[in-house]
Amino acid sequence: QSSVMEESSVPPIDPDFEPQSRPRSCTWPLPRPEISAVKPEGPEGPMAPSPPPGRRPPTRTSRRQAARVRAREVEAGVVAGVGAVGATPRKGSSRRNAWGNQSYADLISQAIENSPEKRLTLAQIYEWMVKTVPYFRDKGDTNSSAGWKNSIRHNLSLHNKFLRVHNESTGKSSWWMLNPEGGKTGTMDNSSKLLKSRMRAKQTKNSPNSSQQFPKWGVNSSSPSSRGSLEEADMWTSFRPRTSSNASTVSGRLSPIGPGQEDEDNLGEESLLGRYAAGSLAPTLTETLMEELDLIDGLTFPLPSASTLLPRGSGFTAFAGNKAPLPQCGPKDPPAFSNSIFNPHNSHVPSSLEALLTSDSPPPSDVLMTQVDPLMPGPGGVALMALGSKPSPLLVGKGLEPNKVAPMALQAQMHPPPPPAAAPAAPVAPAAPRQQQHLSQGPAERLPTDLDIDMFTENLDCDVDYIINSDLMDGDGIDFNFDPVM
DNA sequence: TATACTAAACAGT
DNA sequence: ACTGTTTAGTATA
Repeated sequence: QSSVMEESSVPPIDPDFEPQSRPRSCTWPLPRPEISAVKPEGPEGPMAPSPPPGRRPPTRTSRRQAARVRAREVEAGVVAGVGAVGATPRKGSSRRNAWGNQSYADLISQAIENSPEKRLTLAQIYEWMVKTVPYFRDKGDTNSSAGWKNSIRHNLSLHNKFLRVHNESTGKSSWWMLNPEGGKTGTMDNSSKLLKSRMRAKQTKNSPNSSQQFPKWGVNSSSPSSRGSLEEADMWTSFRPRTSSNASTVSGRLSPIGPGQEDEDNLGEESLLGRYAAGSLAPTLTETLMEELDLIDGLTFPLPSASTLLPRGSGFTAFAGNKAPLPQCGPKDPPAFSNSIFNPHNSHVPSSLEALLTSDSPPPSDVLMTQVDPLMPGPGGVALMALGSKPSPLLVGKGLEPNKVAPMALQAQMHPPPPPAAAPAAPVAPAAPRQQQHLSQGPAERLPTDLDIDMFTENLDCDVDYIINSDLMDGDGIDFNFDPVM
């Protein structure tokens, strides 16, 4: 049950609150003067459920229009004199909607912001509406709620500002969060839609199943609600690229949709979005990487959510506020993403990471950083090199706790050459019995992520050896600079 | 024209 | 039945 709401002990909303004017740093429960001055109009408010007989009645317009008119009338009558002051009276001084000037999106945002964890399930949002917004108070029952609930769902899906995060702990509906990036344009542009649908197509292909494939990325487990600090484990996200912002959009392919996604989409999007790194990899390698990418997709997300959950002040939000493409855009946006992380010019990153790492929500960071590596720019070879050397210092330098922070990839990197004994030639987990990904259960592709990376480095070793033994011996001035991390 | 509300078709759980 | 995603018609600023 939506315990979140109860615990939030957030006072009911001010029907007149004005989201638009709300400073980013402000917390939702804005001071609300007179709350119920707005008497919820009768059940037959603006949204009066007019007789909905047929499916798509010839003229639904008239109906709706009528309702809308009624709404305005009601508003005028009921609200007049009250909320007028509320906030940004759109135009006249009457409310735009029966409940005030807020749009559904505003209300939803407010609901989410108000929640302790900055995330709510659909049902919780409904609940919040009914509890908080006078107008909906008496519209909680199934009969009278169909309309506005439909609108809520519609808004959640439509706006970029809302992110859907898979919620495995409850096994129920997804979490809805606010897009740290703000959702810029608000609604999806064409490209976003395209990606989105593509992702959906993908999503339906492989059931996003698999519990705890991602060892908890504890989202600031201060949450009193549902997930204690224990169940966060099975949390993974499925982002939809609703951002329509430049890079984000493109990159925006957020939805990891769980393990074992097809690469098809990746490739497709790639061509669609334009080239990037992987394109230069050898076919086979590309495929492998692409699968990794899919996993990464799922892993990169936590960041944004973490940022959302972190105190506004924490440097982390810099990510959101900053132009830097959000992690959520992640996977599909390796270049940009990588840059935002490693680019020395991006002053936000270090502090952000620091903030993140020192916060309660570590997992995201490790995942983020390590997993991203393979996506590093450039030709496969270079990228691999990077994987083997560069990132490590960074990670280690940050004082990450292997056990806690880097369950997967990081570990793989920190214990590079798994004892031969432990790592047979076959794709068998090298050591720690970590949760393994159920990639596309395909016989050939069920490689655990970490293992993949292990193998990656192994392969790398081989290559190096080979190079040293052959090419290098030819003395052509090849310059290898490996960081002495190991 | 951009936003927003409403309705509804559909698909997946 | 509930969730989510889309499409479409309409209204309003």
